[in-house]
Amino acid sequence: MHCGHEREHELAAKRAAENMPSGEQVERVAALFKAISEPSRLKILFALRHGEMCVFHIVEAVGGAQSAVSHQLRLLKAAGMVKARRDGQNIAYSLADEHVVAVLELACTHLDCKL
Amino acid sequence: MHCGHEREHELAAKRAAENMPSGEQVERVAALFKAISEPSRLKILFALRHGEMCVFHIVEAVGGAQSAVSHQLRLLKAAGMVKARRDGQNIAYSLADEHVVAVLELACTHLDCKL
DNA sequence: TTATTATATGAACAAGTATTCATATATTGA
DNA sequence: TCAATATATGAATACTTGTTCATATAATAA
Repeated sequence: MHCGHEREHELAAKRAAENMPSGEQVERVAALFKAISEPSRLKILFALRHGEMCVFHIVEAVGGAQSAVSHQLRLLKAAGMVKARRDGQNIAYSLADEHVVAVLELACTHLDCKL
Repeated sequence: MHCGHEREHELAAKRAAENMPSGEQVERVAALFKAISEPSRLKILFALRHGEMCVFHIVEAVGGAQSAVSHQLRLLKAAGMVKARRDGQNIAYSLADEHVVAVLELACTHLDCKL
């Protein structure tokens, strides 16, 4: 017997194994969080809370090289966190939907810090 | 003039720069998401939704080597996602608080998949 | 068309991270 | 105390990822 809580833990383990999301689903969730787990990308999201911006202004708001910001925007877009819209010479980025803000706020609540 | 939406974007950029969280705060949020951005760690969290479990049963629920699971548990604990409680020979892990489940559910909603 | 501006992208390198293996610590039972 | 079991941890390796540099694409202005 591996532990004193044989019954409850084993039951939980059984339920957990049965209800474990598929590998593909787990990876999709992981990819989503990975997209928002890097400081430079997070800064971009924090910035976009204040409204749509083109790359030039994002660079201005978050600092760093244009190339780096562009790469990060590509990843954020691939992860479905931001959407892009061409506007003449510029490309305007904005948050994909309200979930993005919600998850950021939830994280800040968890950390007990105000956004 | 870098873009046709000079006024709005510049205003947004200004507000964004002014309200940008400190580097330390951004890194704390990033660290939190990083903790839950790896499939193996996510599986552990998904498993623990079904109740407290000792390491043995977590290994049973998520698969993989005991050593690997133990390392992941250490990271999850350091990130404040799970808490540990010694119980005799075993150590029982459980989710740190309700925010953990909330953020997982929010992610699944965003991805339009049921948990 | 050519020059200029805005943005994207490929390749290379550096930094970070997950896993494995071997071993250490801690608790319990004999 | 000694053996057995549960869990943790250090080191090494392999893999992933962020940034930079140079360059490419796309739109506009001249």
